[in-house]
Amino acid sequence: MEVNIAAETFAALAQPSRLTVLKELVQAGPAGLRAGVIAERLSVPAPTMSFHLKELSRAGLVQSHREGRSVIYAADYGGLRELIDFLLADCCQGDRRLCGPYVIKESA
Amino acid sequence: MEVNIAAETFAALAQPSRLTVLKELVQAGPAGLRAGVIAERLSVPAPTMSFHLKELSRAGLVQSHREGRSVIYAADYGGLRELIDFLLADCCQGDRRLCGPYVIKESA
DNA sequence: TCCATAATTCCATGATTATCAAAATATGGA
DNA sequence: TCCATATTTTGATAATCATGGAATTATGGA
Repeated sequence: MEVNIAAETFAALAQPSRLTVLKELVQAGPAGLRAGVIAERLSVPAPTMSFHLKELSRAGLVQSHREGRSVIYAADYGGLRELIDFLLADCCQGDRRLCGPYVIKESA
Repeated sequence: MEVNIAAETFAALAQPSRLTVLKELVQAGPAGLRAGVIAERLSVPAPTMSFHLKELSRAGLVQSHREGRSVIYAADYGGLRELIDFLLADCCQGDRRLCGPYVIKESA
């Protein structure tokens, strides 16, 4: 992952509401959550939450699709994986102090 | 790691120069690099780099100490580890799609 | 003490981000 | 078509962040 892209992705996580949303969406699993439910859960006005969801979407951390009158948001596991890979591979270049407890399995 | 703290830490990584510095410091290892060398390597004016190094320091991602006329910056492996732990543990709640290839070893 | 080097702080400027009311858009039913 | 619901876009405002020249602080040597 290129540095500028990684920085943009980190920017998407640099806001408490967005970080909380991502956590909830990972917990919710592939079924995701409706936009309205997300805004209500975090007690954030709909337009504000819409702005944050758009940011997460731009960063490739969540995906969305319409279902009737609702829009369903779900975590984008691929995007999350790429970011974790960046931190582990690019930032921790085999240094045991940093990577020690983690092992990358041969076969995913 | 609490969400607000995590968001602040991600904010420190949400800037290309800072992300690049962190990479170089991890590569440089515990010996670290002099502030002047860092600024020169990235072709960034000293005051600007000083600002970025302060941000990384506030976030607990780098440490510094004076050595004669120079100030040496080095990666803070503990801070980096905490952030990776947050992503793996807090965000990936045992979901195999996300955590599959990574294993947390019993004994660190 | 005086000077050169190394780094930071100060400060002004421009750019980006976060917030949310009001308006607009999209969908499904009556 | 008309209405209610669900969400997004618009637009204005305030707050935060990034940049770098000039001034300041810290250190070591002459």
